Amino acid sequence: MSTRDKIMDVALNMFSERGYEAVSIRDICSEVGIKESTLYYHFKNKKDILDSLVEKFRTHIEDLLSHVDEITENPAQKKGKNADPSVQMVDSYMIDSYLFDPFCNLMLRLMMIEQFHNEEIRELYEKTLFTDPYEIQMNIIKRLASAGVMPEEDVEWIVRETHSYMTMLTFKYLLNGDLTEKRKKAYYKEVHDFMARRFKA
Amino acid sequence: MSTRDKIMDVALNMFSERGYEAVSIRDICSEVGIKESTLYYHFKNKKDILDSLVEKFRTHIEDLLSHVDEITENPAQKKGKNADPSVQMVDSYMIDSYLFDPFCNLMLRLMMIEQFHNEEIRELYEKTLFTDPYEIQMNIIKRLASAGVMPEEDVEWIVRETHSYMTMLTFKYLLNGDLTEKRKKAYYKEVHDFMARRFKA
Amino acid sequence: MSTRDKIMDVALNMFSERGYEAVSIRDICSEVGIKESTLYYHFKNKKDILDSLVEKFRTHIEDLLSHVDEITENPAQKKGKNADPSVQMVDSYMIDSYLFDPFCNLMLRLMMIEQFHNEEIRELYEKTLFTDPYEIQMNIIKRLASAGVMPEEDVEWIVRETHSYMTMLTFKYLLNGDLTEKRKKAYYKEVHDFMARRFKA
Amino acid sequence: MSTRDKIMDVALNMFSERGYEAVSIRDICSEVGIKESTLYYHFKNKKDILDSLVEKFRTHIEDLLSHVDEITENPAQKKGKNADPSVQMVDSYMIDSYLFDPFCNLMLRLMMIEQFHNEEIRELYEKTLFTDPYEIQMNIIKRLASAGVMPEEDVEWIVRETHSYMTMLTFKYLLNGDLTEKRKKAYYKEVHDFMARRFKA
DNA sequence: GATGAATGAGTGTTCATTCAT
DNA sequence: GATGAATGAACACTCATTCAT
Repeated sequence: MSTRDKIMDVALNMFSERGYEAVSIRDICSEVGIKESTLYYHFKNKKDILDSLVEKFRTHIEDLLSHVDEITENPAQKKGKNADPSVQMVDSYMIDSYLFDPFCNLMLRLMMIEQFHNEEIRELYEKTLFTDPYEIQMNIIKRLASAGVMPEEDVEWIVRETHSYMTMLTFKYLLNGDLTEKRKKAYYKEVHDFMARRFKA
Repeated sequence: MSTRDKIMDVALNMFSERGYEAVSIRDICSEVGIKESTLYYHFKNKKDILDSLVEKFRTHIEDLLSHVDEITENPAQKKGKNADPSVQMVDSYMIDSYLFDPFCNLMLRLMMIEQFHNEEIRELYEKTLFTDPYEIQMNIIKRLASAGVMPEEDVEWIVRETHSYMTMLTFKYLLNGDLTEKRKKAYYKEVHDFMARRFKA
Repeated sequence: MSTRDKIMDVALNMFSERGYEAVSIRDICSEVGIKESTLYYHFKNKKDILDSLVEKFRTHIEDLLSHVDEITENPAQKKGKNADPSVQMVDSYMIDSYLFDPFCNLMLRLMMIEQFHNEEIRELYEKTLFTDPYEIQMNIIKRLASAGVMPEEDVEWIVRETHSYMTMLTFKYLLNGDLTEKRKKAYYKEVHDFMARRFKA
Repeated sequence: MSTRDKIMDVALNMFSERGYEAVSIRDICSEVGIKESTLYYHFKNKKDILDSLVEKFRTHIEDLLSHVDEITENPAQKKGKNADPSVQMVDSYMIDSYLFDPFCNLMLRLMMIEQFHNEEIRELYEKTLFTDPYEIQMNIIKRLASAGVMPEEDVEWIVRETHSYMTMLTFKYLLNGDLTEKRKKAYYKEVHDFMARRFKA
């Protein structure tokens, strides 16, 4: 990993735990193993590290968002397991590549902390945790409905319920304390219980 | 308001926006209108301000929790409007005296920020936002069920759905950006839409 | 002397020798014998020290300028030595209380250094070394002329010659290297030689 | 222009405005358009830039000083306009090739700033602005006197007056703020007024 | 109850310089 | 000739805290 990448990695870990302001350049550098002056060769100032992280996250989620379409397109054509709405729903959350992904998870924590005094981050936070997921679910369920797998009239409330349940679980298990295997498993279990009840019954 | 109270008030406002570490004694004192040395007459050190806030919050919610029982006891005996399960549910959330209450709302924000590196606060955060509300709902709905207002077998999932919906709304509207009248209204609307659908239909 | 005054004193000595930018807060504090943080109790930042010096100088020269009038008023009424135009001219320069005065002399040096990149200081520098002295001489010589001690028609050129000579001497002896007794004496001698030739012959 | 020359040029411009210490290698390099490490290919260290500038200036004024003799030799043999003492005096100051010359003017400013804490520069400053010009005038006027254009007995005071007037004008117009066309013109006018009065009347 | 004055440790950042490429 | 990457020392300034008054 390049020095620049190492700095961003260490900075994100620290920022997401203690907040941007509470982490000092000295903290980052001593963890990375460089002198403070070296950091300023790679970043113009402390804010630039944060901005670079946000920028990287933006690019990253744009990538993910373009992938989610591939997953959820043409549900009717899919055979077997994938046709199962509950499986599609779970897949659409990209749990492993998004919520469990260390970079994304830490960015969510960082945004959770910083959103209260940084409007740019607040908007990204709202979009990432509320707006985008809701929209994605809406698309999927509409497709499932038009494919006849689901009754058309319930679409809105199904989306709302699913979205609220998944959101609550994210805050409860994935954005609360360290992201341990235990918490991941508890999250997974609750997701599957919910999906089983909601889409199979 | 006493100087001590003013300090706690100002500190909470600042801590909940920028985080404990990012706020300096200077910031607090210049806002309160006292010299830094004066603060140390009222508080042992910076940490003591935070601890006092947490302590005040603990006492405050214990108070609220004891009240909630009065609200939710003996639903069957109540007449008219209060017997409506949806009204009882909404009441039980103590929206005005808890989620909308400036002190409580700011404390929730502060805990949201600090929970990632302070286990004591994390536990209080989890209890306050996830464990306690779930339990309260469970009690209420069980009472409603045993009073025959609701079928016994659905109790668990009704609680889960309600709790997840209310939790999501709290994060989306009340712990996101400033607590404006606009956000409060949007929150209220969504709460009533949900209750209407869930308990009246 | 108060800590604040000591800081200003030391700062002026250093600024006037090495220039504002080249002097560090550390330099000043170690000479004064205080910690850097203490300096910031007395001054809001480094620039504030410079501004305070400039302000003090402004007040100081306004004081001096009001005194010069007393010296030069009503030359005709004065008897004996003071009626001698050359003595009046020399007096009017307030050599001991201005050019030789440590505070003023160091301020002139400081302004000489800083004028090239600080328009506020440049204006004060121009006023102090060129505009004001010229005007003062003009007033005195006009009074001497109207008192009949001097022919009216030569007034302008007498002022110009005197002013240019005195200015040159100031730069040559008083704003060049350390202000040693040797340089002061050389300056004095040249002043008196000039006055003797100009006003006695 | 070679990179080395560009560096010296930029450095002189910056040094003469803000002082040697206040200008950073970074400042110079970013203006020149090279990386800091590149500068060290051309100069041993920061001090070396200053030394090179001083050395270049020394060579330059030696050149000028040898030229001045050609201008002022054998005044009696010259015919027409050049025989006019006032014209010779003005010429001898080499206004365009020295005082108005960008390199020399900026070097004088730099020396004015640095002389207070650098004895080598102080000596050069004194020689350049006081000693040499006085000597040159003395030579010229002595020649004019021995050629019978001027009475022998006044020589010393004519030189002193001329030198002081020209010196004062230099500080007032050419070493004060930016060297604008306006200031150049004001300087020129005053020079000619003085010469007209001193040597033509 | 409150403050003026001080401090040691720490903040983010810039400095001139080096050296392998 | 020029650069990318690094560094130790210094920079101006802020931190939480103390203590005599």
